[in-house]
Amino acid sequence: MTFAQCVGRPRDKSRGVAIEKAAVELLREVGYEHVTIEAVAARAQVSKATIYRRWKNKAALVADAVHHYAFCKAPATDTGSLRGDLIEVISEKVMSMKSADGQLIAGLMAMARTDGNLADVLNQSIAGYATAAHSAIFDRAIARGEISKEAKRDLILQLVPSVINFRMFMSHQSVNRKFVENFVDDVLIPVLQHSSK
Amino acid sequence: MTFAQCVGRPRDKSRGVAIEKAAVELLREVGYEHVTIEAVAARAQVSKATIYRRWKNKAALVADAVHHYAFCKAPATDTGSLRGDLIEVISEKVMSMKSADGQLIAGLMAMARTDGNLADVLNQSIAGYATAAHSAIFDRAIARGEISKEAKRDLILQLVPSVINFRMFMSHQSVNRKFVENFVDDVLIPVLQHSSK
Amino acid sequence: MTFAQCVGRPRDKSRGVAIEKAAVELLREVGYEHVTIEAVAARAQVSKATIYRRWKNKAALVADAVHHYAFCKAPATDTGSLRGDLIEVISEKVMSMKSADGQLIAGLMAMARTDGNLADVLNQSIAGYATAAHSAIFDRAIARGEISKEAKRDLILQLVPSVINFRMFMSHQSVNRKFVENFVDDVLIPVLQHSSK
Amino acid sequence: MTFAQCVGRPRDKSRGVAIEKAAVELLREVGYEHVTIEAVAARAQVSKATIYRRWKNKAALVADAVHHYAFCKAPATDTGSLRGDLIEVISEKVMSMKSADGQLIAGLMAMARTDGNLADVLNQSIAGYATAAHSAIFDRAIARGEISKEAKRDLILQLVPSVINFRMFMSHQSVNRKFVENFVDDVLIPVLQHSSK
DNA sequence: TTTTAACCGAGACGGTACGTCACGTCTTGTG
DNA sequence: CACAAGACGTGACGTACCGTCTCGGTTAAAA
Repeated sequence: MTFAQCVGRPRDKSRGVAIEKAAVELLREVGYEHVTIEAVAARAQVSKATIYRRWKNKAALVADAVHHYAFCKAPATDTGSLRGDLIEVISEKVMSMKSADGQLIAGLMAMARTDGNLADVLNQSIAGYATAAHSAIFDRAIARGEISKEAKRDLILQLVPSVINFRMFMSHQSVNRKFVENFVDDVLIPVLQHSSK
Repeated sequence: MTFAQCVGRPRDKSRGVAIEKAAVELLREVGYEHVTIEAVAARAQVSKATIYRRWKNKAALVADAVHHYAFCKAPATDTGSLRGDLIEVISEKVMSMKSADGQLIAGLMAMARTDGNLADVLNQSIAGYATAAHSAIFDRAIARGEISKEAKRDLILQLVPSVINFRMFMSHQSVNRKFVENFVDDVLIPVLQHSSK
Repeated sequence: MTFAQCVGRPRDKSRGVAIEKAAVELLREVGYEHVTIEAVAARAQVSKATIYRRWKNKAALVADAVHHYAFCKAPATDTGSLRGDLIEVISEKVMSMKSADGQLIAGLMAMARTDGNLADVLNQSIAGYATAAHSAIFDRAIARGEISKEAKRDLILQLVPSVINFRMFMSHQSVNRKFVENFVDDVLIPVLQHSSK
Repeated sequence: MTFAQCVGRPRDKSRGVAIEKAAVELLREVGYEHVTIEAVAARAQVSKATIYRRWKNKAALVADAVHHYAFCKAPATDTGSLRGDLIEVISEKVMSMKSADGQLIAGLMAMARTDGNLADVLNQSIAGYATAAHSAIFDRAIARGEISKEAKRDLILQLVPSVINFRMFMSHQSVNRKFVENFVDDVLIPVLQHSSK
């Protein structure tokens, strides 16, 4: 990631921030493939040398930039049932991926395959978000007696992004309300109930 | 895909084959991003013009090249149980993805995000393979009475590549025997049984 | 110099000419050190790649450009005496070096030290010019009986540029009419007469 | 040359020496064009700022560095004749220029064209050396009666470096014993004798 | 048999972006 | 203040591919 540095003039923190900001903006606007170091430099009002002094190449820059880009979302509201809550939170996530950030996210996904670092960063980010978003849902479901404490929550945290991601970016099939409902009814609920026994 | 052509000297079929062969080889060796048309031309002993006469760009070429690259595998042998068969067929697939073709596949995955055409081709290829590979397994399971005819087979055909793909290429977590067994026990079997009622 | 080329699309001669023309113009305007390949490309309306396809680097380009840049000057008029003719032709040359081309020539001189190729080219150019310019003068001097046929002409052809060059560009002493006259009287004439015996 | 400085901590003299030493070494090793301030700083174990505090730029530094680099050579031994002495002293000079210092000297020559200051320094240095080297020779020649007191010594002091320099660095012709002998016989001796009358 | 239109190789061409280098200036902390 | 270290904006470098465009020569179907 960012290179080491000990003595001498310290790096201007603001440059790094400006660079990453510019990188994320461009990522959103034109997609990873069309992000240019020169464009990043121009937008951040920074010289190319300053970028290359800190990052080995474009991939490394974007990886870091994304790391500081938070995928924060508010947790879903209570719909009264596990089924409803799951449908709600998944639909919401799908919506956000279809939104303006779609291009950004698709670009990052593409990159993640090549760049292990970015993949890790991205994964942690996604996992963190998912855990937070689903945590309250499962707690409520346990309180309601829909599932037991033994239910394998983390299994769901893996299934959801896997399927959404594959369907959206790989098989390019539509991810509509109907699909989400079927996915919850036919996969998530059975899996949770099975591990609740 | 390949462009039209009317009168005059017909195209030399062998060129197209050589080009696609070279493209696939390079894809395997250096990954999609580092495949260059110039390298393909050089390896196929063909001029760049000949390539551009047939394909619009790199993506189109690779998409076609991959189309002719078969992901054929022999169906799994009978282990005596649905669980065993599933574990067997999934493990086998994981193995092949970890092998020399891993780089190739990763490249294609990356590409699929950008190139809708390739995504379709790839998806059909995967789906076709999966259907063929799992078909016999499900038939045997029904014969044994492990699942009913109503069991949602296609659900499994979506879950398997989704999870394998995400875990291998996105979250970069290991996909070992233990994981496959848990996946079958905690997800696939429950889903199949749930839809068998 | 220019690289070889056999089959394939032939190089567009006009490009080479335009490039060399632009190079010489810039050489004149800003001096060798400030000539930029990018500027040459822009002025010649040519891509950088086209320049680098033909020349290894800036030095090689300028060397060639200069080669095709003729230092042609009309021979001096007859003043009636060897002394007068020599003073005339040398003064004229000095004038031209002090003129707008001074920057160009100084730049080339500087370059010649580093670039053997350019030095040769430059030297031939200078020698050729000098030979042509002095030839008629010596013939007339022989006709007048001022020197014999045995007089070592080529000695003079070496002395003149050596001294002019050194004085102008190395010791930065003024090269005025008085100096030229003294040089002719105290060096050139004695040398010619000595070898005329 | 070196910038002014009034109050505060006095400059560390040793730095300046180390810098000039490093500059001269590099000049010798890689030639003027490839000397970089950064390399000088590194070799002198000094920061770039320290160099720029003392010199305006590379040219100024090298000019100063060279100033402190003495071109001292012992005067030639007595061969018994003006001709022999001249050949001897010129040959010796040529030898030294062909030696390891050739690169250094060529670099300086190149620089002199651009940098008037250096040219002056260099010229004085050369002139001083030449005067010293030739002084004894002329005195002996006068004592022998080969030339008169009126002989224009300074003319020779100009001719020698002019011709040597031009031939070595401009026309890249060999400067061997034969050439030196011819130069002395056909130019220097005639010029001296002519002015001795 | 002769056209004739497209094929084919080689590679030039105008571009765009790359990652590197050195410049000369500026900004730290330490003595 | 001097000094070492090194970040910074600038600007040119030479390289790599892109996708397009000539060339000269070939090849098979249509005239």
